[in-house]
This record gives sequence, C-alpha cells and structure tokens, in this order.
Amino acid sequence: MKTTSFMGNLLSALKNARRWRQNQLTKFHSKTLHAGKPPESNDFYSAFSIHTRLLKSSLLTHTTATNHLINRYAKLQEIEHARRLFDELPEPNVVSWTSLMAGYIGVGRPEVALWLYGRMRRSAVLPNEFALTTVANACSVLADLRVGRGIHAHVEVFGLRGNVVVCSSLVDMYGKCNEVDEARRVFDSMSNKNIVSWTSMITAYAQSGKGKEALHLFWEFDYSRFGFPNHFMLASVVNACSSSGSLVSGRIAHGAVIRYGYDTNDVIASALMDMYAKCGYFNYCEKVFRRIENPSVVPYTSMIVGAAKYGLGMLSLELLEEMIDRGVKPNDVTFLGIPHACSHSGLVDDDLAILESMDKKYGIIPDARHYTCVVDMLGRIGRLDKAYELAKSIQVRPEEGALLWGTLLSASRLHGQVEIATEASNWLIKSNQQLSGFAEFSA
DNA sequence: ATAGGGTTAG
Repeated sequence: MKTTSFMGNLLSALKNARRWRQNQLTKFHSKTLHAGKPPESNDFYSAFSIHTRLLKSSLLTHTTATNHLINRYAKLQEIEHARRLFDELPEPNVVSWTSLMAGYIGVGRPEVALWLYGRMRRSAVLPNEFALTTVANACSVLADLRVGRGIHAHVEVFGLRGNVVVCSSLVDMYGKCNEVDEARRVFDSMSNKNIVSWTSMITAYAQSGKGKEALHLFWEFDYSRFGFPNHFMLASVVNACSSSGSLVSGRIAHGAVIRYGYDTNDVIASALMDMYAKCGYFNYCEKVFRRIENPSVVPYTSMIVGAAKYGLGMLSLELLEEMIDRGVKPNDVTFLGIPHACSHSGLVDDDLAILESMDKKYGIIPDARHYTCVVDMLGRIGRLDKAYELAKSIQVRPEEGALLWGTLLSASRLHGQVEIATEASNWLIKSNQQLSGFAEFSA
C-alpha cells in the first residue's frame, strides 16, 4: 500500500515537473523565436544564437525545443547541423523525423529521407499525415514507384485516405512515376478535393504526354467551387498544350493566362514560349520572351532552347552571354540546352569549350544528363568514335545508362556505324538488366 | 512544431 502511494506521488511529482518545464520552454520560445527582429529571424546566425542558448540551458535533449531548431537548420539547408541535433535527441518524435526528412529532400537528397523513414518505422514512432506527405514527396522526386506504393499502403493503414494533402501528394507521386492511371484512381477516390488536387492530376497527365486528357480535366474544373485557376494550374495547362502540340488550345490557354493576369509570370511565360516553339511559331516564342522585363534563368533557358530548335545556335550562345552580362546565373538545365543549340548549328567546338568551363566558370558539375546531351550532339554530326569514348568514360546509374546508351545507339544506327551500334546495344542491354534486376530484387 | 501543385533538355 505504502509503496503504491509513494510511487503515485513520485509519478505526479514527475508529471508536475514536466509541466513546469514545458511552461518554461513555452515562455523561452515566445521570447527567442517570436520576439526576434523579423528580417534577421530566418538566417543562420539567429538559428545559431538560439542553438547556443538552448545549449546553455541544457535543453538540447528536449524534443519539442530541439525540433524548432532542427526545423530551422533544415529550412536553411544546414542539414549537417540539423542532423547532429537530431542524433543527440534521446526521444525524437514524428515532428523531429519529419523535419529532418523534409530537410534532406530540400538539399536534394531524397534517398536519405526514405532511409530515415525506414528507420523511423523500425522505431516506436508512428507516421502521421505530415510524415507520409513528406515521404510521398521523396518518392516523387526519386520516381520510386516501389516505395511509393508502400507509402500508399501506409496511408490506407493509418486511415489517412481522407486527407486532401496526403492524397494530393499521392496523385503527384504516381504522376511522377508515370503511373497516370493509378494517379487517376487516387484522384477519383478523393472525397475532398481542392485546387491542388486538380493541379496535381492535370500535371500528371501533362507530364506523361497525355495533353488531351489534361486539357479535358481542365475544362471539367469547377471555378465556382474551387476558385479561379492560379499560376500553378495555368502553367501546367500550357504545358499540356505543348505536349499535345495543339496550337489552337495553346492560344486559348494563352488567352486564359492573360485573362487571369499571369502573363508576366516567369514560369508561365516559359511554358508559353516552349509551347509556341514546339508548335512551330518561334516568332511568338520570341515575342513572349521580349515582353518579360527581367527574365530569370528559366525563360532564358527556354529561349536558348527555342532558338536552338530553329537552327539559331549563334543566337542561343548570344543569349547565354546576354544573361551572364545581366547577372542571371545559368543553371544545370541551361547547360542541357547548349549542346542542343550547337548540334543544330555546327558550333561544336564552342560547345565543347563551354562544357569544359561549366564547372570552372559557372560552378555547375556536369552529370549524366549533360554527357548524354553531348553524346547526342556528337552523334548528330557523325563523330561517333568521340561520342562512344565519352560515353564509356563516365559512371552512370542504370536508368541514366539506359538513356545514354540508347542515345548513342540511335545515333550510330542513323549513321550506319554497325560496330558502335553493337557496343551501344550491349551496354543498353546491361543497363536494362540492372534495372529489371533491381525490380525483381525489390518485388 | 512537421506536409501537397507549376517552368526550362531528350
């Protein structure tokens, strides 16, 4: 009897102590996190100062307090700091895990997020709608259908199929994995939809080349229920028009863009430019571009690519110089367009020079996609030996290999280079075997 | 406290 009451007292004392501590923490936070000066409140030093103060008050083992900090570092892309804090936590909760996973996705390492999710599942922490949305997002980025299906199953298991955000991210995930029908099934099963769900589905169609279906869905979209289309939706609709190659619907979409006042939006303008270029109207493409006051890297890239399509390689290179002069930094996609520009205009030496300086001058490390573009370029002009040499010189993942060797194969077929074609198809088979091998292994 | 949609290559 005595023992039990003693234990009971001890327990309530502990509970009180915890409540007290929680109160202190809340006060501490309203002081440190919300009273700070807004302009500085989001930078590294403010995070660092909170970090220092938590360290001094030895609260770094406290989950809720540390979560704020993990989240902050994650948002600042300071993933190592976030990770270290997480590792020190004796009892990470679902918020800690989610923040860290989102942080890894943010720095372009979604595979780590998936790995963390696996670890979380093996711990006692149960996923919630935030965690599942975040991992679904990681699967989208990686186009990992196998894990994605598993996440979908977890959504069902944890009774979250009624959550709009979770389901929209599933639609997006299936779309990015090229499983449009599956995406549609999830979309149709949703009882609550909003503009994001609709956009995800339209995007899923547009990105898998089903422009017609995308447009059809857009016409079904009910403005009176969900509000007017926003720039996300319109960008996707314009993209759908370029993938269906229909100038008529493209012009209608352009009309809608103007009507809703988004014609100065960078991203939408780029989509419009791409649409006109693909439909054979480079004049319109250029017109849209010249209407943008301060084009960012995206419309510049669209313009470079558009010019390249029409054999205006010199113009592409001039645009590259122009953007650099204006202080707009080219990115990895820009440099995917450059080989394309050169292969259509006999400017190969320029191109190789630019690719060599990609890293040195612009700090962009060429990856498999860039090499594939150069291989494509060399292939087009018939320099297949050089292309083969280049293809062999790099390490690629199986899916990248399939693309790389497929490119070389079609180029060597085009030029009747039997030996290189044979080599390329051997490599292609190898890549495909690796791909299906992974599939079997994971099934 | 933590979560979702758009563009630019082939």
